[in-house]
Amino acid sequence: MSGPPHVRRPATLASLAAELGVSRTTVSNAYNRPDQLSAPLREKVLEAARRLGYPGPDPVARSLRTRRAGAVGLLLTEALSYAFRDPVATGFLEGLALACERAGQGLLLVPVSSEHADVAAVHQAGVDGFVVYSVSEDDPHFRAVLERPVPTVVCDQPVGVEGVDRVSVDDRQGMRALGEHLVGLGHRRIGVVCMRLGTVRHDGPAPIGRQEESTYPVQRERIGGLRDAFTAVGVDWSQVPVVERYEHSPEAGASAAAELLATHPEVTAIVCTSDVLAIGALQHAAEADIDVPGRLTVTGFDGVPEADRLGLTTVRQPVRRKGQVAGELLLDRGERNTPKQVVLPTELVIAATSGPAKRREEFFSGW
Amino acid sequence: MSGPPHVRRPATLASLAAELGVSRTTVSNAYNRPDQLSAPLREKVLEAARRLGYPGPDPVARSLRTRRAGAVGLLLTEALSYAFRDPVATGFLEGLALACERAGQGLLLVPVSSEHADVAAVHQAGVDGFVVYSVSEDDPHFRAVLERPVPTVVCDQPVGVEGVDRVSVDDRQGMRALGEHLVGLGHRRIGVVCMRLGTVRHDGPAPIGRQEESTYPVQRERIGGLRDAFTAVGVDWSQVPVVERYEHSPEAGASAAAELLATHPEVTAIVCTSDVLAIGALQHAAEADIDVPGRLTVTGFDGVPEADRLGLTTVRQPVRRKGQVAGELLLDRGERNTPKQVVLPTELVIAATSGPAKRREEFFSGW
DNA sequence: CTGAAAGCGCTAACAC
DNA sequence: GTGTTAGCGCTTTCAG
Repeated sequence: MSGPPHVRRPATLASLAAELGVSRTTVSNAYNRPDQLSAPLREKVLEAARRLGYPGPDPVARSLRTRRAGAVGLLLTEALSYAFRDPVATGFLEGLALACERAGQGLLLVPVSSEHADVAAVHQAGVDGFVVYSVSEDDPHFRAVLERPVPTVVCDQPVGVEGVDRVSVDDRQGMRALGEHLVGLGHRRIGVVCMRLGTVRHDGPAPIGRQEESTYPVQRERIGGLRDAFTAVGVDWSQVPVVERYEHSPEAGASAAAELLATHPEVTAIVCTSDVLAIGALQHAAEADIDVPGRLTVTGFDGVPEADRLGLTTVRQPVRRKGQVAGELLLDRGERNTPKQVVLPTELVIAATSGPAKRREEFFSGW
Repeated sequence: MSGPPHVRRPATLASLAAELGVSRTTVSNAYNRPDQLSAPLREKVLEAARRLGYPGPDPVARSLRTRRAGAVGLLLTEALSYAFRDPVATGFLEGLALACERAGQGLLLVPVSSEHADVAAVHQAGVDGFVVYSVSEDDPHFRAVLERPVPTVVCDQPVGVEGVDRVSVDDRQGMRALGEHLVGLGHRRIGVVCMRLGTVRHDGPAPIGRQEESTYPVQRERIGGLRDAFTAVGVDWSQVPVVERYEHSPEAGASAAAELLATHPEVTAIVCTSDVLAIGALQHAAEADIDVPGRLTVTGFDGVPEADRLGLTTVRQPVRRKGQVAGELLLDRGERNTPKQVVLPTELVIAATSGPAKRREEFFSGW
């Protein structure tokens, strides 16, 4: 939108007041405090407004005066094209939007292209608070958000920023439960497919050191939980192949699964750190004519709708609730000034893609 | 956070200027017109700002002054919970968000609960324009949008509102092409699963009159296109069963397919007016152990990613592009004052769920 | 390159 | 119930 934005503003509160021969307060009250003036007068004002094409008090001017924008800002650093394609992100958005809607607040998507460090957009946003969705700690946009004198709540990432609220799930515990399920089935030779472990592109095997040093807490914890479960039964984690993908898409999951099976044909289960990747792994299995779960077990994490439809064994996290809680944390804060941390529970969903590898149990009963 | 969250604004442009003993103009220029003052002075200002915790010019005050909000409002009437769950809507959003991002504009989701006719939110939105996504013509929120003195662009619906831009696809033509494909395969006894045809809840058969009078242009046109194709080969459309569902979800699609097959076991193809419904129909077929496409052909519309993965025969519409065009229409309008209509093309995608029913061809060759 | 002046359109005390 | 008085924090001619 170039040039003069609103070509001509038909009328202002002041001009309306002049036209009617009443004070500006009266007109303002007609809109904002109907109980402060007689019904007939109010009707007269509104009628005149209609007649003159006055669209009601200018929202920006009102915001300036009342010191509230009536909107919360959402900072998504990852390219938008990704955010809207990722079912976990859209679930989160849904919950957040719901919370905003209930509170009558708008939700402003702050335009940040991860390329230009165009922090200006953050400064430009007329909002009463920010929700930050899974952003890296040293992101300049995030920095800019912290500078703004408004409350902020973080989802998942970054962790440990002092003074801000945070909502997350217990990724480690969730994945540990899944790991225990696999252990129980008798799986010992497993492979892992995970997403981005560092900021620079890397596709391929991720040795144990890389896993531990990942700057992505969510991935780190999910892998860690799995490791907990398998280490507990004597599996040497350094021998467990982990394949990393920079992109987070079914295609990436499929190619990672293919890579994993090519280099480690002995694995009986592929554990993916997300459903999106697992969906790809399943697709690969179908194409390669590998029986799931007969020959191969495939699992995910998140519990997205499509995973449900496919009968994927996974760990469900309450994504929508996460968004809602984030919104509530921001909107319902009283005069609280101590930051709050909310950790939501996960739920193991055992469905159709995990099975076999029972030999281990026979082994056990032979003890 | 670097200090008490919602504490009063630490400093203002004026206080900073006073502190430094320069004029407000100078401080303002330091932020907005770096070329209007010496580099060292600018640095001095910025440094002082850092020191005093001045987060830069207040966005709302600036907006009031410059008469531009730096954001586009999005009106989605359907409950948000739906909008973010529907892959078509999220695709649209993705494109729109992308266009906004490129233009450095925010995207404000206007909080409208379809229940309360709480038009206030529309008046409250500090935006330079609105995008309206598939909303009914008499929606009060939409009315409110039109009252605002800012440009508006509509996607799909409502049609024929004078003075506003609109972007859509040729639904009729797309569906006709699909219909012709089915006709070519030899299908003559088909059934249709469609979504909401009216504003009041209705689940069940939709007779021909209801189809024609639907207030949802998209549904009307899609059914119409199919009708064109089948009428052309002599099928009596009044005999074609159409099952309507109020909800738009795979579950609804599954139940509609079940209903259709129960009442009309003779159909050889189920044409769904959206992929989401078709996904449900496929699921039903799988559960009922009906061979697709051996015994039954199932088709969709939209070309969403999951449909792709399932090998669904469908009509692809460029959803993302639609959103992008909507954004560009709003953002790139020069001094144009004649409304623009953009109709995007669709593409028939013949995949794995359409087939058999060839007998008809043999019949034909016997002519 | 800098400063003074003039509002953008509105709301909120507080008096009448 | 209604009007008067002050700004909210900033940008922007237009002189110096």
